Amino acid sequence: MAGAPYLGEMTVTNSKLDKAVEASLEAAGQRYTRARRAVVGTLAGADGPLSAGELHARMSGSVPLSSVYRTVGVLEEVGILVPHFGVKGLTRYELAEWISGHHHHLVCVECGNVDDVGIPADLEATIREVVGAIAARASFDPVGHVLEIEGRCSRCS
Amino acid sequence: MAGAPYLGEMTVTNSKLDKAVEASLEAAGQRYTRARRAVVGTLAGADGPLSAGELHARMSGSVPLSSVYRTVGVLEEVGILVPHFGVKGLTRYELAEWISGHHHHLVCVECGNVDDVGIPADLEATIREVVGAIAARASFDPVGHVLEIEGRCSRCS
DNA sequence: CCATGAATAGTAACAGTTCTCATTATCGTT
DNA sequence: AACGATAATGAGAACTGTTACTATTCATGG
Repeated sequence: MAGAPYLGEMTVTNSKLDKAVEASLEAAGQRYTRARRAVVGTLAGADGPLSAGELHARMSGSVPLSSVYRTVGVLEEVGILVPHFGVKGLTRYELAEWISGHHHHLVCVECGNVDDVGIPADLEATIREVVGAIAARASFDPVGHVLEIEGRCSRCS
Repeated sequence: MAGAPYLGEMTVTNSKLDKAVEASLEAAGQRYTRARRAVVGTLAGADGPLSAGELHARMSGSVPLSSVYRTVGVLEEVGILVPHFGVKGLTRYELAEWISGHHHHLVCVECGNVDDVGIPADLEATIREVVGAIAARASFDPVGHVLEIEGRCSRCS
């Protein structure tokens, strides 16, 4: 779980990840199969969102591409994965925040890579306040927020 | 310009929009043609980012789809448009912030619509502080930020 | 008004994603 | 443990948003 650094707010530990996922799938009448375990495990070991193609590659082709697509689809429906739409129409997935912990993204404008970053509770509280204030003005009922920081990563600057 | 409500920070007024765009194109040795005027005008009148297909439709097919793609491409290169990557691999474009003013997005999780929202300077300053603090911890050199508020819009709640 | 080069329109090619369906694996029952 | 019912998989075809190509049209400078 390289997910979010700086956190004490990790919601589900790695050893319990399987249990949590299995429970979610079971609640939806779905099975926790080999392909699904592989996808979840790969995402748990990643340090940012991955696309279907990237997942396929990281699993060295052990799960066919079409199955990866189907798998991320059901995992998303069940609430285990969350899609993240990136450059050039690439859809990347990552573990939902109730599993991986709430975090934000550092998007490198040079190399396009996306890294997760967890932030301290006080900064997070500030963001939540701002989001609430904005939403209230727009008669918008907020359920979440995404903060992406664009810039140059340490490798590119 | 339905772009960003609540702002006093509008950078370029509607009447001067053409001048600004023309100058940018000229500086890059590009012409401000009919198709390009149509795309800029349509985006200026929109209340959120539009995809190539949506632009094509809003201009009632007066500009062929392939031309829309080419046009948004050059307008992006010249710095007039900014891409916004959304659901299902759709790339939507909107006027760059130096033209439309800095703003954020209200993303409706029900209908998928994206609306622009401008925010007061004090809230914006708060966000910038938070972004700076996060980036500093991650040795990341920030050049911008995107805050998306997810929730239910007034029509869907 | 003509010549030169840019911009366009239409079509073909592409890549990521979704769909289809025959095959295989899984679970509950006997 | 074997069976039957049902879900999940694998391989490829099909679909959709996007890009590339090329002949034609348009705009600008001489």
